[in-house]
Amino acid sequence: MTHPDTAGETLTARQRAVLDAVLALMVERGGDVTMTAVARRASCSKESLYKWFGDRDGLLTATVRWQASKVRAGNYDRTRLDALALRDSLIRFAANWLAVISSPTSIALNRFAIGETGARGGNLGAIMLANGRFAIGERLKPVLEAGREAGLVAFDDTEIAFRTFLGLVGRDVQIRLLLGDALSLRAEEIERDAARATDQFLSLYGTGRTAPGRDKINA
Amino acid sequence: MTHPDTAGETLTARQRAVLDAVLALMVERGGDVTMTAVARRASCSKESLYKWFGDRDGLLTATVRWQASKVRAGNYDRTRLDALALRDSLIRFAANWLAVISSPTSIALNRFAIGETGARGGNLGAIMLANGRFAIGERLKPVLEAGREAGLVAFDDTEIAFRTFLGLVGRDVQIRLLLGDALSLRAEEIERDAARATDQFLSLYGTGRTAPGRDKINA
DNA sequence: GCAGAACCGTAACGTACGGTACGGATACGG
DNA sequence: CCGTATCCGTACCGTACGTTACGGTTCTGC
Repeated sequence: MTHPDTAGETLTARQRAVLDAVLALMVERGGDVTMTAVARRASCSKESLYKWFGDRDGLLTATVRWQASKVRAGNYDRTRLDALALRDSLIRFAANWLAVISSPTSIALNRFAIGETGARGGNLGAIMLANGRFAIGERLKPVLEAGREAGLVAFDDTEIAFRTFLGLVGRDVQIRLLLGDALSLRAEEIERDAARATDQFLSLYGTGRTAPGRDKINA
Repeated sequence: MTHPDTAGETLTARQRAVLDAVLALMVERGGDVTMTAVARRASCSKESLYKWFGDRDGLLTATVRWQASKVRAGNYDRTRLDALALRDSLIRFAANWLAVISSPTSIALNRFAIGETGARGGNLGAIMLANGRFAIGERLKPVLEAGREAGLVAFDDTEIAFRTFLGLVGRDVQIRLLLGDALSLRAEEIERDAARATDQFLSLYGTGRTAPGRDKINA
């Protein structure tokens, strides 16, 4: 039984602090998030947790929503779209996304949602998808389509082109991190991977002068 | 405390049947795998479970190893490597891998390993990585390198080329399935995606006549 | 046929945790 | 200063599950 409205955006500062405590516990102690531990960590009583969030499921759902509301980055503007601006937008998007999915918070939250999806028919996975994978699609696809209208890239299906870009950027990073691989992405590696993936994407879908030389897509 | 040796390959038929029961439970009931449920499903006593596998962790580890030992598919031969044979090997590899990662057993097992990686410092994730991601790397990379020696593809770093191929094939499929997205991959879609990803890869890394036309990489 | 081992089914135990109840403390309106 | 509301800390309850123990049954070697 989920609490009626608490998962939305009307959260007091105290409640937001509680959700941050849940996130911290997820990161440092894994899925071992018990109500007692949350109460102790947030210095609040269990009674308050139940009053504010209904039950454990409501607390976790609110936590996922809370984190999702914090990640919303700005849109990528589509004005002055020449080849360089498109490439820059794609690189910035890719670097930002790589930074997000390799952050400890994202890893812990995805692990939690996946484990809960397996254990019960929970909706945490759907929330993660809606605020992660699908939300970024709605933000990037307009950029791709603007690029197509400007004659810089060519594709029939925006969704397919977007998924190809996601694959080139993410590769096997996420699954390896989720399974505990010590794959450390430093800022400079993220920047390099973002540029490589973008140039590979433009090599596949770009028209004429947007496609980079072969040397830029290898390493 | 893990049992000394039971996780290896010296398993009786009875024990293998028990592990298959665990797999079946994981698939149909998610991570809700309790010792009582396993005992009932496998028609054995809990005492036997503890004698054979030590404790719950040993049982789960043995299950992961058991499934891994069943997935080993044949190698892709590197003889008679012309452009068509290389493309065919890559497509067959990609289709097989897509079929594996979208199978209910793989999804359930990865969910379980990821959840356990989050909850404790368990080694299930490492086992999955060693038998999944890294094992297929060791099987496909020789094919890529043979293609390079035959002058069909060009790259500096085999690992980077391999990861690019993985990204083009898998895209966001695995994370979406793990999070519960109802992304159904029928055999014909798998075949089409495998061909598309292979042609995209050859377009990026191929030399001369191996690179397909633009129309083959779009949709 | 028999002793002993292996095993099944089930009962029992201890613990961990979700959820609830309650006493005491603090803040606030009147 | 008093009544009320909110909240903290903690004790408590019921249940689920990992683990152990035990009686009864089947299998195996001699």
